[in-house]
Amino acid sequence: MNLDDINITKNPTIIFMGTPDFSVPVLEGLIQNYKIKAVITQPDKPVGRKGELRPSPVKLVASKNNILCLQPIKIREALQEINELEPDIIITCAYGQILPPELLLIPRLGCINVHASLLPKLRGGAPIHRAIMNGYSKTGITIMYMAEGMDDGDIISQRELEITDEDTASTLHDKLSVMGRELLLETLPSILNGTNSRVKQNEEEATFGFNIKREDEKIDFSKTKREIINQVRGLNSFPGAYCLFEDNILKVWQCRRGEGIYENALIGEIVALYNDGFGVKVGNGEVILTEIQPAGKSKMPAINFINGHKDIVGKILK
RNA sequence: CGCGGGAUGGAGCAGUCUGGUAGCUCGUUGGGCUCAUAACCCAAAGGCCGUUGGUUCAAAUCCAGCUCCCGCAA
Repeated sequence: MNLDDINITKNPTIIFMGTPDFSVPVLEGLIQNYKIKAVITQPDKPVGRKGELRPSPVKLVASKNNILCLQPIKIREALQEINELEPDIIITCAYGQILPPELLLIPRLGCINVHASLLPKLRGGAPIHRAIMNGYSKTGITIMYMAEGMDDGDIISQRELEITDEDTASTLHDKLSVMGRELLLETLPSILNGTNSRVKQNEEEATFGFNIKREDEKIDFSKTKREIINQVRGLNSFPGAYCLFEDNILKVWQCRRGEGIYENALIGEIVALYNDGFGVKVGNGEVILTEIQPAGKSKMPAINFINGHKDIVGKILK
């Protein structure tokens, strides 16, 4: 793709909607190749213990590039303003609000979305985390038209990405974010000149990857090694999986499979020490926790925790 | 003023209630043992106990203020 091709399709009026870090590479890719009329992102929100207002990552990029930035609390409040901008196309990527039907009708070329899964798999707000937590061996990026339902619009293009055993939600996030940018930039010209493909989703194959809830972060040690390991890496580096150690939260950031059986041990019992962590009895054997974080403390290698806590063998994690 | 935990050699912790020699498990350095080692043995270095002030003959420890880190909640 080069600049000549882009000019052939005129200079479209583009509005970008997105919020978190995932959206940033996509937006930056667009900025480098197109003129962005406006950016819409979620309002600044209080963050952390001090409740300081913090702008979204997308807003920071918009500011840096002197692009008009709207932050309606409810997207409906901005409908008229969006209409007056007369967008040819609206491109969304992890915006964080459902778009009302009226908005979908505004742009001449429609609203398209960059979604971090191979739709119709993993519709919803946490497709990256869920892909790993569900134990998938691959996921990907889908460029699609937005419809009224949750991520159920027609598919324009897709690209697969293999999930390795070393991947965490964090590494997968970064890979998919870049892939989203690439696939969008490759697909966009065909959308702008009307030559793109458009395939309906197979509803029967649809699955969902809903936002992570607190209960999704709690480790159930009666599950299998693989399930627990997938949960831990699927929630790393945010928000993290946790369990309870002596009634206090103990976050588990990294773990690996153990070979022990420990038939007589209780579920969640700390059964052994290793030179990189400690083994915990789980449903079908042993998982070795290697990086943890006690409540009130920073992340630490499990071996450090062991140094300061003698006699943990035999204690129960819940 | 949302709730709570924490700050002690490089790391993780104990000691604080009941003021009075700075301790544990590691790591580091040197030496030993060993075919060898992440194992074992011996030895050493390394701390004004977050900061400021107060009480006291004496403060890591009691009192007050401040700074920073973190878990939860939003």
